[in-house]
Amino acid sequence: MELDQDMRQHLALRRQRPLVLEVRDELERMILDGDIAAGERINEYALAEQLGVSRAPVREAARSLERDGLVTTVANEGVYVRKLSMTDALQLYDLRALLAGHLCAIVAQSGTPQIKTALQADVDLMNQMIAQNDEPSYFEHNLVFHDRIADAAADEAGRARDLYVAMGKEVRLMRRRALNGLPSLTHSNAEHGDIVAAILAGDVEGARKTGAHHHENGKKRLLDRL
Amino acid sequence: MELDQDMRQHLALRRQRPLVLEVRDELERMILDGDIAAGERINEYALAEQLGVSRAPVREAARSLERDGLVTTVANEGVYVRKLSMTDALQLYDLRALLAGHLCAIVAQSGTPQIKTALQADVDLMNQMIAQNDEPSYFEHNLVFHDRIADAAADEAGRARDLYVAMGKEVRLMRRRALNGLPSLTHSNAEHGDIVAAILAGDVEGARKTGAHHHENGKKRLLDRL
DNA sequence: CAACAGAATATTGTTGACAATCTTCGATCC
DNA sequence: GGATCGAAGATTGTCAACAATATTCTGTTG
Repeated sequence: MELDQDMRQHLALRRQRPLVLEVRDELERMILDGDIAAGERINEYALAEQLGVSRAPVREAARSLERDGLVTTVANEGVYVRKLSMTDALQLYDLRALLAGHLCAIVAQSGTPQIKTALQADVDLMNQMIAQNDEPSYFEHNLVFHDRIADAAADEAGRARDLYVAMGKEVRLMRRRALNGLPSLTHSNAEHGDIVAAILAGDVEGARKTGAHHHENGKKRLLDRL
Repeated sequence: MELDQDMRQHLALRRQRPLVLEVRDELERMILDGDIAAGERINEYALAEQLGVSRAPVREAARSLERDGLVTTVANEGVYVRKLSMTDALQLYDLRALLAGHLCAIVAQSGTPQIKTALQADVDLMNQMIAQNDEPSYFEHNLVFHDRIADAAADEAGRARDLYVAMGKEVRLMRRRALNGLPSLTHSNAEHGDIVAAILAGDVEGARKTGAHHHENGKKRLLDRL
């Protein structure tokens, strides 16, 4: 009998996790946390030693991360933590904005009432956080908000969601702390409000537009810093 | 398993290239050509033997292809040629159409005159091919046309171009021959004409719209076949 | 001192072997 | 006959050693 692939994967979760997945997660964390600087070479042997595994899982993990754009490989030389050029970064923001608009449009078209009320609640909550001058909480809940939209669209655009999330990690390679400041937060959450308003109204193209526009702020901040 | 002599020679001549890249290309070809059916499991040992290499490069190649969506891996069980569900396929068409629109918009905004005349020439040439009832040539040049647009946008959206191309391969996993027929070709090339017209006019949003619309035909054909 | 060649070292590329896990298949029991 | 269990085989997971290549060091030469 032939099992469905999804079923196979589900069953696999019970089994012990292969080392390559552990290594992949840890290496990804190291890169995103900046433990290894952008442009720096990753020493297979040293990393394997550090993690207490052999080089084979390390190499496979690197191969996996390569497709996510987190590392680049040079033959006979090694794998490097990817160093985003300015143009790469700007293009990344554009593309991610495009995907975000797509996701917002989908939620506007077929989001459940539960999702919609949750999104409105998110915006309200973030407004409270701004009023209380609680920037860390805002920053954190901002991620929750965007994840909620992405997850809500996952049924109809799973691949787009995955790409959106992966590119969120890629953006972090820039490793430039964006200290927003309160006025910026207010502006940001106003845009969140616009997105939610369009979604609640079922305004597909409006949601696409506001969703994309909101994500272009990162690009603007980057350009301002030039 | 016996290895083809040409294949051995091919691998030997290109030894400066890491084996994983050779294996990756060959495995990708096998999948796209349907040598290995969708949903089928890939036997690491057998494939390694067939290619005259050890299993490590094969495993790395599979890990690489995994991120492209061509294979899926189940722990302790193996890697399978990805089998696209109908919903996956439909979503893929949507997302690829979105990217195509993005690329067309970029060319409309900043394509060089050389590119624009070349695109117009492509459409004219394809019209001739239709008139001559030469469907194979049309099919081939159709790819040239779309590649030209994608490449023209690569400077400003390299990542988007790469994704567009990769998803083109993913779509082929459906492995359903779309026998177009002449009327369909005429219609298809009329849409090409619309895209080029918008690009020549510098109509960014028009190019986005016609570019995306053209790519939704694959989705329509898929739905018609249900 | 700079430039260069070549040895020494470090690192990646590849392999074959062994361990862990899954699948198959037959024996046993009800 | 069908279900269950376990041994045997097949396949993946991991490792350590070796080969190929790149990098660094060092001494020599001009």
